[in-house]
Amino acid sequence: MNAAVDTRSRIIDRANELMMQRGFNGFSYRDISEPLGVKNAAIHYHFPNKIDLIAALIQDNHELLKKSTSRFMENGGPAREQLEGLFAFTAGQCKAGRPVCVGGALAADYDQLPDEIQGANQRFMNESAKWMTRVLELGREQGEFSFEGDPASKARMILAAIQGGRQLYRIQGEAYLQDLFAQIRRDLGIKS
Amino acid sequence: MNAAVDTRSRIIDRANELMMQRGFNGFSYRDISEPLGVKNAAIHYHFPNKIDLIAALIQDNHELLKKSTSRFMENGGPAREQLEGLFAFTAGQCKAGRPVCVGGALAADYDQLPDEIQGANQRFMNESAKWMTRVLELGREQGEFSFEGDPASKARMILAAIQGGRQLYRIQGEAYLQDLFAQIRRDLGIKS
DNA sequence: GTCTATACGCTGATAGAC
DNA sequence: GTCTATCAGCGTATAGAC
Repeated sequence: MNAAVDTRSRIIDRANELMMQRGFNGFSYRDISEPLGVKNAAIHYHFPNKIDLIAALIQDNHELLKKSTSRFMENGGPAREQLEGLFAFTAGQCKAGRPVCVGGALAADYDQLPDEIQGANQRFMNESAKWMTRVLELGREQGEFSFEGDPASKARMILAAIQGGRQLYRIQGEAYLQDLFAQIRRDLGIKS
Repeated sequence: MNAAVDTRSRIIDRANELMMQRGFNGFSYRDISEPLGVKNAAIHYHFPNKIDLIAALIQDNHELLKKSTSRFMENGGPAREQLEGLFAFTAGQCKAGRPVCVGGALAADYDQLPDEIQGANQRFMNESAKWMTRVLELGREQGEFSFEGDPASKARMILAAIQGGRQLYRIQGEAYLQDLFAQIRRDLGIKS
């Protein structure tokens, strides 16, 4: 069973990477099985079809997000630190060859996907927005951030920019991303 | 020859639509030929392979952008009006079933594409950024906009947000997009 | 310019042995 | 759990008739 669990998670990892690099239609079972040294059938054993694989992958991402934000949600650390954490995470993902996030990678194929996946994706987005909103509220209360308008609205704006930034990273490169982060800081009244 | 020109441009139009909806790997020749009432071979006649088709499509987009911004570049109309024009254009594209722009649609497949296409795409992006920067500079000079930092940096931020917004439109819907525009206005010190 | 006919690799998927 | 063997279907692309 140990070997199986390992294979399963390695499949998800590789699929995750491919998904973010190329999108739903941009990779095949071969792209997963070959580098892992297993056969296509092994993938089908763990995930009957491609949709199942993607669903598991989203679930995985969702849990990662939950885990990495729960500490803050509970303890309420410094907002600035949280924001920088998101920037670092994003830059790290890009450099690791994951220039788009799950939502972005799925966006192009969104209406071809079954309802369950659309729903999971939506929940993922909503939770991200909720988290970001909370960070902004806290930052404002603590006097770390200053900005115009509703925190929720501002949160969506920042997430959209990061979403776009991740996409443009591949075309424009690392400097573009850092410049984007700098501008977000400036828009939040952070002196750097 | 008239019929040919017509078929050619109809192919580009349809391909453009599909490209933005589903990305490079998300559509096939059949998706183009069938609704147009022609055969796959007709497409191959006008564009020897898929890359040629995409190249033509980017060229087309590039020229559309040039045409729609040149008036402003020359005459220098009100910046606010230009910004609203971009918002309206974006919303219109989304509603017409084109939730992502060429660059975004290509982003997922970017490093699989030949250099010529990567280059064309890059030029497209750069020209957009140049235009947006010009709008912001003018708006600031005219006292219509107020914001922190370098206009070029702010321009990239706004374009990234719109890029992300177009992508998220499909998941979040029209209201999300309008909310994003409102926040951009707010960040530019526009009272509405 | 557009068609018919055809090639052929790759894709996701299944059945059954081990 | 993972393998081998095999499948039908779709994908892009080409050749040659009209």
